[in-house]
Amino acid sequence: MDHPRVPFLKKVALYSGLPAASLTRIAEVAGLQRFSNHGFLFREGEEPDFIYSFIEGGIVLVGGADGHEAVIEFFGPGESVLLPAAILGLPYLVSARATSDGQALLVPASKLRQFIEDDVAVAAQCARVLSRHWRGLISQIKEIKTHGAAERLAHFLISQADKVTGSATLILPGMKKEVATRLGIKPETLSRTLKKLREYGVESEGDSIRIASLERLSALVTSIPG
Amino acid sequence: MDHPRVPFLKKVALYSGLPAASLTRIAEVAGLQRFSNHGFLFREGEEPDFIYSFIEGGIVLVGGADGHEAVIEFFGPGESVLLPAAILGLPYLVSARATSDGQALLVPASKLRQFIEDDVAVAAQCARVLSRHWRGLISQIKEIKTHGAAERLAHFLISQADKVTGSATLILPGMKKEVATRLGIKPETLSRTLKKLREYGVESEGDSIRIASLERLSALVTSIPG
DNA sequence: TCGCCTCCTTGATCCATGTCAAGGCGCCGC
DNA sequence: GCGGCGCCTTGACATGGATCAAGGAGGCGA
Repeated sequence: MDHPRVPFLKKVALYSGLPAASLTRIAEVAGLQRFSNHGFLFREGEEPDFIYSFIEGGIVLVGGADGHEAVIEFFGPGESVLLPAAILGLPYLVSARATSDGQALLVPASKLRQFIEDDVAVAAQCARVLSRHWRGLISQIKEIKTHGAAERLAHFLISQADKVTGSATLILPGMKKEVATRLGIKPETLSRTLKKLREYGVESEGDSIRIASLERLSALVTSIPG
Repeated sequence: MDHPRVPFLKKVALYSGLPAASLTRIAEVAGLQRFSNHGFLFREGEEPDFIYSFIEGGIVLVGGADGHEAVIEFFGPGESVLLPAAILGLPYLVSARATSDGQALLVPASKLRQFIEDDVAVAAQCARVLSRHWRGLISQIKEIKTHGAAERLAHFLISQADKVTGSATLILPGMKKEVATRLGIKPETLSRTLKKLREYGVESEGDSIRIASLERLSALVTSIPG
C-alpha cells in the first residue's frame, strides 16, 4: 500500500498530480511540522533547507526590514512556498510568518533538487506551479502600477471570495495590517478605504467581510482595464 | 554535426546548459525572427504560440491599457519571455514591444510543452529559469512597496550598470517613458528625480547615464534595508 | 472584575507624486 | 533651412496616501 504520508501529499497542488512512484519517493523524505500563529517558519536571508507546503493554516510572505515590511502574498492550504529559493539553492528573499496555527509538509530542498534532475514528472510539475505563481506576481505588479488603493482593495476582496457572482462573505487571510501591506498601503489607509467601499456594498466587521454584490464591486475595478 | 541553429540556442540562458540531444531536438523546431523597434511581438490576451528568446536587441513587457500602461521589465539578449503562459497554455498577461531592432529565437509553445513532459533536462532547466524570474519579480514588488521614487531609480540604475564599484556609464534599456513606468512613476517624475540624483553623482544626457560612484549611489538605497 | 496590551479606527495635517499646460530640443522629410 | 512631430523637461497646482496623534474595542492574565 501507499506510504502513510502520501494522502497528505495529495492535498498539495505541487504534488497531487504526480504518478504514484514519484509520490512515494517524495513521501519517504517528507515530514510534517506544526506551526503556531505569528511564528516565523523561516526568515529572509537564510539558506533554504525545505520546501513548505501547507496542509492546514497559512502564512504570509514578507520582505524587507521591520517598519518597512512588504507583504508579498498570503498562502494557505494546498499551496507551497519557496520553490525558487530551494531550486536554485539561494538565500530566501522573504520571511514567512504564520497567520494561524497549522501544519506544513516539509520536503528537504536537496532532495527536491535531486528529484528535479531525475524525474520528469516532478520537474514538469515544478515548472507548472512556478508558472502559475509567476502570473500571480505579474498581476500584482500590473495592479500596483496602474490602480489606486480602492481598486486594488476591491480586486483583492473579489479574489478572496469563493464565488464570482452574487453576494459573498469572506474572512481576511491575515491581520488588517498585513492585508494593507499586501496592497501596498498603510493600515490607516486600508481602514478609510474600506469605509469608502461601503457605498459599493462592502460591509466589514472584524476580519469578516460581506460583499453585497460581486458584480457591483467588479464594476469599480474594471472601470479601468488591465 | 550539430543542427545549424544550435549555436543560436547556446546564446540563450534557457537552453545553453542543455545536453546536445535536447539541444538538437529543440533546434529542429525553432526558428529565427527579425523584429523592428517599437513593433509588438505579441499582445496581452493572445494565446501563446511561441517562447521568445532574444539573440539580439530587446523588448519591454507591458501590461494594462493604453494610458495606463505598466511596464513589467526589460529583456535583452540571452533572455526569454513568456515561458509561463506557454507552459500553461493560458493567454498572455502582457504585451511585448521592441525597444530596438533585433532578432528572436522562437520555439513553438506546443513543442516546448511536449519536451517538458518528456525530457528531464528541459523541464529542470525551465524550473530553474522560472525560479530566477520569480526572484526578480519578488525584488521588484518589495521595492515598490517599501522604497520611494528616488531610491527605486537609484537601485534601477545600479542594476543596469555592469560593475559594482567605481564609476559607470550606461544606456537606458528603453525610452524614458518606459523606464518611468517600469519604476512605477510618471515621466515627469522621472525627469525631476533624475535631476535630484545629480547631487549623488548621476549625470544624464539623452539615454546615457553616468554614475560617478556606485558606492555613493548605493548608500542612498541601502539607507533603508530590504 | 480590572487593567493592560494589541489591533484597529478616526481626525488633522503634510508631502510625494500625479496632473495639466507650456515650451524646448532633436530628428526627419521636404 | 524650414516646419512639424515625438520625446522630454519645466513650472504651477491638485490630490491620494502617509504621517502624527489620539482614542476605542476586544482579549487575556492576575
